[in-house]
Order: sequence, then structure tokens, then C-alpha cells
Amino acid sequence: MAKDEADLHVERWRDHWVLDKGFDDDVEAMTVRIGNIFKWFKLTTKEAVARVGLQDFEYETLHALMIRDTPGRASPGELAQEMGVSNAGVTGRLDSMEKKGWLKRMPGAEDRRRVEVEATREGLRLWREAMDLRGSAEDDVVTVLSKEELATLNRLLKKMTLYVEARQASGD
Amino acid sequence: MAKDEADLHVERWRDHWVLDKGFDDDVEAMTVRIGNIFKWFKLTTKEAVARVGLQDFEYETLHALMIRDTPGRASPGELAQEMGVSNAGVTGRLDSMEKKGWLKRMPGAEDRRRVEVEATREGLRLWREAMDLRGSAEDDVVTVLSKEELATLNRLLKKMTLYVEARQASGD
DNA sequence: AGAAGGTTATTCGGCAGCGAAATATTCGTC
DNA sequence: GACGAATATTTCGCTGCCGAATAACCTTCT
Repeated sequence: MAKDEADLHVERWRDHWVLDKGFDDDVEAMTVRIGNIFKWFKLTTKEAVARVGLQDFEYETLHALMIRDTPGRASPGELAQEMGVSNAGVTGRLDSMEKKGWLKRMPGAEDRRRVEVEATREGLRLWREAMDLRGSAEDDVVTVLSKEELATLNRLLKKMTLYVEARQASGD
Repeated sequence: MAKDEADLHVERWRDHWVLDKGFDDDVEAMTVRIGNIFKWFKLTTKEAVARVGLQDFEYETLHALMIRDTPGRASPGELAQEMGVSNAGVTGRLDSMEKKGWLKRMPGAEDRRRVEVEATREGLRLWREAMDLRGSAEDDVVTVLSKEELATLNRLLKKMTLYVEARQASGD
């Protein structure tokens, strides 16, 4: 079977002077592969987002708004946490996106310190359009796997995510 | 088996109004899992990098310098391409890192438009230290998989990376 | 040889995001 | 019910990065 970048990477480093300690080939290769696949998804998403005329951070904000328990609505603070962006950063995003009419801010109902952010019809439309393009690109990659292989992949990945999520919940 | 975030995500969206088109549960879950694992690796790397007293972009630059065919040396343009950063951005990084003594710039030998960037002994030392911590965190996650499972995972991931790399090489 | 065109790195102006401080509102307690 | 602590958001100054323009250099063609 042909070599991929991860194979080349591992070969290049094995016994090379740059590293003073050894490393596990399989772990290193797996890490590189996960990274490369992720970056590919990120790139195709970027292209999809650009095609519908959104900036990256605008799509990300709409996306964060949609993947919530309460899709389409959130407070700035929640968005900040879920996007891994500072509160100040969210304020900036909301300012520009509200101006463009893709979401609107409303004063919190019972707690007036809060602000309710809601996607507009137009914001939702653009996000859906980008999601559709994005999904096609992902489906495309997955065609190289059989249904059983995809199931196996998910089973193994899930073992890892369960562990990671446990670590996040406790230690952090 | 317990549910992970990807399971919850898929359940939440199935037949929800936010999406107008359906999506493949397994593909969506796989994408989310890859993303979450990648982000975990990124986070642990960030912690490792912070512990040795490097900023993210400083580690990334040293790393780009080390994973090359010619480890420890490169031109700014090459680094820009490999890091996915603009040439201007690289100039800024090199300015500050050279000032701190982690790398040095030298005029290109036969082509004097070029600049040769070289990591210093101290830069190499810090990068190695961060790499060591980073590697431990990755090994840690992988302990949830048996040796055979890791091999299977790599086989499936490699199917995808080979496809992705072919796409990158041709279409882009 | 000399001009034209391409390549490589840097400078410049602008923007998104961060951390800290400021502001506005609510909660807790006496 | 009033005062201080807690919470939610925004404002402010700064940093890192990008795209475009610039400077220095190489190559090719005539």
C-alpha cells in the first residue's frame, strides 16, 4: 500500500537527531492522520462558507447558535464558552453580524443583565446553505470506507472521545 | 455503552427543524469525534507549550522548522507555506523569536533574496521539552485502545488520508 | 550588456481577538 | 430595604495576522 504523509513523517523522524527521546510510531502516525483529516474538513468547510458569502467567524457563530440544546438562541456568554472565544470577542462578532442582519440581540426577559441572541431567518438560510455544501464534502471522503469500516472507525474513535470527555469534565 | 457528545449531537439534530436536509448519522458523528479528539490534542499541546514558557505561535514555528526534510533550517517562504500563514505573518514571528534568541536569520548563500532561518540550541531545547510533554498526553489517550485496535484505527484513517492527499495534490 | 519580468522577503494599514477594567443588573444578608 | 458581592456584557488598549505595496535580487530574452 502506498505511503501517506504520516508514514513519511514517522520515517523521517525515526532515529533522527532532532528528537532526543523515542516515540511510538503508531501513536505519532495516528495523531498526524487525525490532524490532517481534521484540517481537510476545516478547509472544505472554509470553501463552503466562502461560497455562500460568509466569513469564517460568522459561520462559526451561526453554527454555535445552531448546535445548542436550544437551537437558534443563546446568550453571548454561552456562545463565548462554546466557541472558545473570549466574551469581548463575541461582542465584536455580534456587533458586525447584527449590522448585517444575520442575528439580533434582545434584552433578557427575566434577568436583564443577560442578552438573548437569536438567528434571523436570513442567518439561518445562509448557515443551512453552507452546511449542505460542507456535508457533501464530508460524505465524499467517507466513500472510501465501507459501511462496516465506518462503524468500526466510529467505535474506536468513541472509545477515545469518551476518555477525553471524562478528562475534560474532571481535571481540566 | 455510554453516549459521547457526538451521540448527543446526532440525536439532537435528527429530525430537528434547524436542518432542512437530512444527514448521515455515522458520517456526522465521525466528523464530530475527529474534531473533538483533535481539539483535545491541541489543548494538551497548548498546555505543554505554556509549561515550557513558549507562546503557541513560537512553538508552531519551531515545530515547522523541525518537521521538515531538512530539520532545523528553512526559508521564511517555506515556513509560511507549511504553517499556512502569510509571508508577512512569518516575518513578524521571526522578528520576535530572533530577538528572544530561539532562532537566527542568515543571508542566503547563493541566492541573496533568500533568508536562511535556523533554530538555535536553546530553541531546539525548548521545542524538545514541549514535544516530550505533548507526547505523554497523546500516549495517555491511546491507552484506551489495544495494540490491535490502534492498528485498525490507523488502517482506516490512512484510507481517508490517502484520499484526502490525492485530492489536495490534484484539484485543490 | 541591458531591459523586462518573476521571485523572495519586508513594510504598512487594517481587522479580529484577547485580557483587564468599566458598566449595568441581580442576589444575599443583615 | 439597603449595601456589598456576584454575574453578564461591553469598552479599551494591545497583539498577531492578512492583503497589498515595496525593495532587493535573480533570470531570460533580445
